Amino acid sequence: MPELPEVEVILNHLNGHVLGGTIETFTIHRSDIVRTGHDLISWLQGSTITNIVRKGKCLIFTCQRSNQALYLLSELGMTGLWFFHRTLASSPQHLHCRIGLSGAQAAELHYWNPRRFGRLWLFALPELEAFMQRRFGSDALDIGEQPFVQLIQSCRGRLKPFFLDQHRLAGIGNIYANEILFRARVHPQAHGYRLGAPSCQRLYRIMHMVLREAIAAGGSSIRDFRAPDGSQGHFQEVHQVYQKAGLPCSHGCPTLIKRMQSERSSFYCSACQKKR
DNA sequence: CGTTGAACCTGTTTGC
DNA sequence: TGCAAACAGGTTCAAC
Repeated sequence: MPELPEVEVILNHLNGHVLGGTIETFTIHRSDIVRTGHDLISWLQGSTITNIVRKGKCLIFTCQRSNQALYLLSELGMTGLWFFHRTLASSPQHLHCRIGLSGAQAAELHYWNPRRFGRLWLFALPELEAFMQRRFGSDALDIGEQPFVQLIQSCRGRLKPFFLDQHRLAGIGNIYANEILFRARVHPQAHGYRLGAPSCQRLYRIMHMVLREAIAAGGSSIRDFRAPDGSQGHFQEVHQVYQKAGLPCSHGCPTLIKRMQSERSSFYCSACQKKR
């Protein structure tokens, strides 16, 4: 679910409402929602959230107490969200964690996740760094044009799986991979190493444009994405291919958008998107 | 190395 | 109407 733009939208809300707050209580309603660091929960209570960052689709809270810090990492998976009030969640039985706060605009923060593909992790710095290094490549918004071009040209497989692989480029998921490839007019099964530098640069510019526009629109509320205050995103209103199978291609050609079952449902225009 | 499919979960939509 | 199958924003692992 939440891909880079949605997580960035969540981050913006958290920065305005929980940054600087002190964790008074940290309550887990389902113990398996915390993957590692159960023994750190008591330390966390009384610590202050001094920084929140996004890396790929993850959020990392720095929790500080005197001059020591621990890190709370949230993975949202397909259906995870953070809410400022429990009443904003559509199903109360899937509220798995509650953080009671003081000294911040929000008095509480709830982790909601029906399918539980995402988890929470509590780390000291070395474990956090090892985790990040093991799991993530460069963030899709941070990477520069030259490193991106090199990454694409070193990709021997198809571009769709490349964009979904967080180890190579972190943040893009199925919605944005489809939208970026369509707008760049590159076929999901095109091979990265066969693209010339101009195509790679175009892909880079379009990737950043799509991600920035999606963030500005509040993300894509396809199913149940909501920001922490319950507000919806609007980028789904300008999706051009995702879930548009059978509809005319929006580039103005007479072709209908196709859907390919493999590689997590690829939506594309067989006329506009070329394999090379 | 790249690709495919299954597994982990619950809820909603689709089709017979 | 009712039930079963298919499908959904993600990630990991095994097998080929």
